[in-house]
Amino acid sequence: MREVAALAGVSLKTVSRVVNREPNVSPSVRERVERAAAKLDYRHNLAASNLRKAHGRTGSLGALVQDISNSFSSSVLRGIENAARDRGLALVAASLDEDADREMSLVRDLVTRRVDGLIMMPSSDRQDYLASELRAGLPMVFIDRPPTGIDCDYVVVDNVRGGRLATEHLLAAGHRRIAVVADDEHIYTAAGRRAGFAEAYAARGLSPDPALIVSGLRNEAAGLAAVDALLRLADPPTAIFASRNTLCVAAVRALARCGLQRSVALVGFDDFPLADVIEPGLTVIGQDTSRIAEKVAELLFARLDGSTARPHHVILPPTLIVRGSGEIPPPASR
Amino acid sequence: MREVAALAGVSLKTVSRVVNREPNVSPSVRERVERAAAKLDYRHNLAASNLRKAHGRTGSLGALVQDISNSFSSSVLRGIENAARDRGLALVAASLDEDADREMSLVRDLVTRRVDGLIMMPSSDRQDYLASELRAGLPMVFIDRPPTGIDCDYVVVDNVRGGRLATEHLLAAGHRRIAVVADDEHIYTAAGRRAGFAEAYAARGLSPDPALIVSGLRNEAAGLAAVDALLRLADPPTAIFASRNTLCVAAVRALARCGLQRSVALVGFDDFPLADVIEPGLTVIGQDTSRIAEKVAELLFARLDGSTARPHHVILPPTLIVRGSGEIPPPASR
DNA sequence: TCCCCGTTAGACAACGTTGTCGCTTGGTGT
DNA sequence: ACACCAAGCGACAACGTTGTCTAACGGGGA
Repeated sequence: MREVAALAGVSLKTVSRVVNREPNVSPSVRERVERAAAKLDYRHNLAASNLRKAHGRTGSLGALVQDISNSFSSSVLRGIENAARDRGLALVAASLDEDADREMSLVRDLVTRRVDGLIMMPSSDRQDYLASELRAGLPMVFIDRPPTGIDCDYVVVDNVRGGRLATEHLLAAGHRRIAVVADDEHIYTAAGRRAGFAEAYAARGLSPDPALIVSGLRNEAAGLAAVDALLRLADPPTAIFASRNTLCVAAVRALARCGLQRSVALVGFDDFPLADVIEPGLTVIGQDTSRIAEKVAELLFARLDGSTARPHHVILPPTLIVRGSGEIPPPASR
Repeated sequence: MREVAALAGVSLKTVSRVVNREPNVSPSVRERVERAAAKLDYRHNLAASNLRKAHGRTGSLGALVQDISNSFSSSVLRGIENAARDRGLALVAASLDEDADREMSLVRDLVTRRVDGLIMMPSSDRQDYLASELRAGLPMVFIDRPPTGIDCDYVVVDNVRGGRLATEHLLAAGHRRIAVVADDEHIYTAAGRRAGFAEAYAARGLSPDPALIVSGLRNEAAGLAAVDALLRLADPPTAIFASRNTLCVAAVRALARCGLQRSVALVGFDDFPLADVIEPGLTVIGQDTSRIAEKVAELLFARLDGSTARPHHVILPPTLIVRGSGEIPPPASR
């Protein structure tokens, strides 16, 4: 900037005025400065600019999702990107992979980078460590799982209701031996979906067979093994509720491997691309990712605009998407 | 920092020393400073720090992909994230959506933010506008499509070979009426794949029916309509080569809608999750996204470390992944 | 006792900007 | 001819840090 000023024969401040399109610069000076800037390949430095003026605002948002390459994460991320773009905010994105340490170190890094707001699908059990940032006024919205240990905005889906919806759907079709394949029970979403499953049984005065409930499945491979084992039981399940997208894929694979994809009913949680083209089409409990992203952006932007209202807790309803796999009847009624 | 210094009864510089773990600070002073920092919720400001010391380095990378929510984009992005994390670099990510204006404005923004390096799947026809950044030493690696108008590092897949591979596979099975559904011909990848298609025909001394070649398909809906129309021809294709992942999905949907998924062969370009579980399994030309990301990171990091070697052009071989849909024979030979 | 030296800490300027204020210029009204 | 005013531009300090240089201190050797 100093060099541009020298070349244009003006002061630093005048270059700044031109760069920021401030008024009170004569057209001739403006043009001289612009020519000098072009000749010298001058590029405005946003970091320095923000340091001086925006009282520390950087025009960037931190977004911590479970896994950028997972379709749920990346859909939500994309929705947030769209909203952020309308506001001229850049997105610093990273994956957490259910790793609490990674969450803490990434948050620390983002805070140090002075992101204007934080969006996170948490991995850790408690987020007390964020209390000071919250007090300091860092806008913060949680997705998919509510915070524990602090109170801040969040947007989640009604997992209990989703689990109940899935289970009721299968019970209504006559299934009585419904298996559940789920992630670690200490994960909020997994616990909720499982609770919904139990509720649905209870509502009919029935009780599920505990032997058919498998949790602690951290990845697709574990899910595959679990479903395989279930299908080999002496009295195997007639239906499966897969409580997360990768586990649902695992179930699809396991069923196909045994040639049972048309005999055992399957309902998944989380919709994903191609769920409608596999055969039979996958019946799932869908989460509206674009609505989630929209809500998250709405809450975050309100905070950015200075809202100090008490935290909003948005709980979106999941929907049952019927496509075929969930409508396979139990053998007895065939 | 000033407040921390005051509370600890030391100078600014000493706080800086403690924060940066510099030597020559007595344990007692160190502890006093740390306590003061904790009490005041002090957070180091990376932007200011970098402004002063790193000669402008921000410890961040810009990554512009076609669409964060697309499986190809997000897989590559995830690979780059992993590599960036090992180096302590943050990733600023955004989607281009085949929009040249958006590309230019996002690049401008990233430059202004002083990212240390730029990774991009370009949308524009020419990237001359980046010449000055390149001269200025901004490390830059292109993915998926090589740059035009400038010469810099890039990592692409051999699209011609991929197109030929797909087509040869179908020709070898006896198909002679192979349709192509493709994106705009001016897109590098689309053109290459189409050229590979033509090459395969030529190698056998055959020539394709131009009526079966449809390009300019920008999205899934367009692909769906195109495949529908192809199937309704008086003399319809016996096989389809879908030259991009969303078009392949479109083809799958269109075929399923007509109940032809087991009669018309299909080979896609780009692998994606679930391609193996649909029926019949999708035969595709696969790109190794993690290898792409690895290579990109390798090239970019070499530049970050000061390499001024002339640009590397990495062309990775695609592979044919046989799963069933591409092995459906033409009606005549059945 | 004195001097030297290593350790520890502070003063000051600088990184690339912009907010504030003040100065010069030239035109307007009387 | 004079006061007055707005437009146009520059000097200076500040944003939150850190590199450089220097000063104070205390301990050990002669």
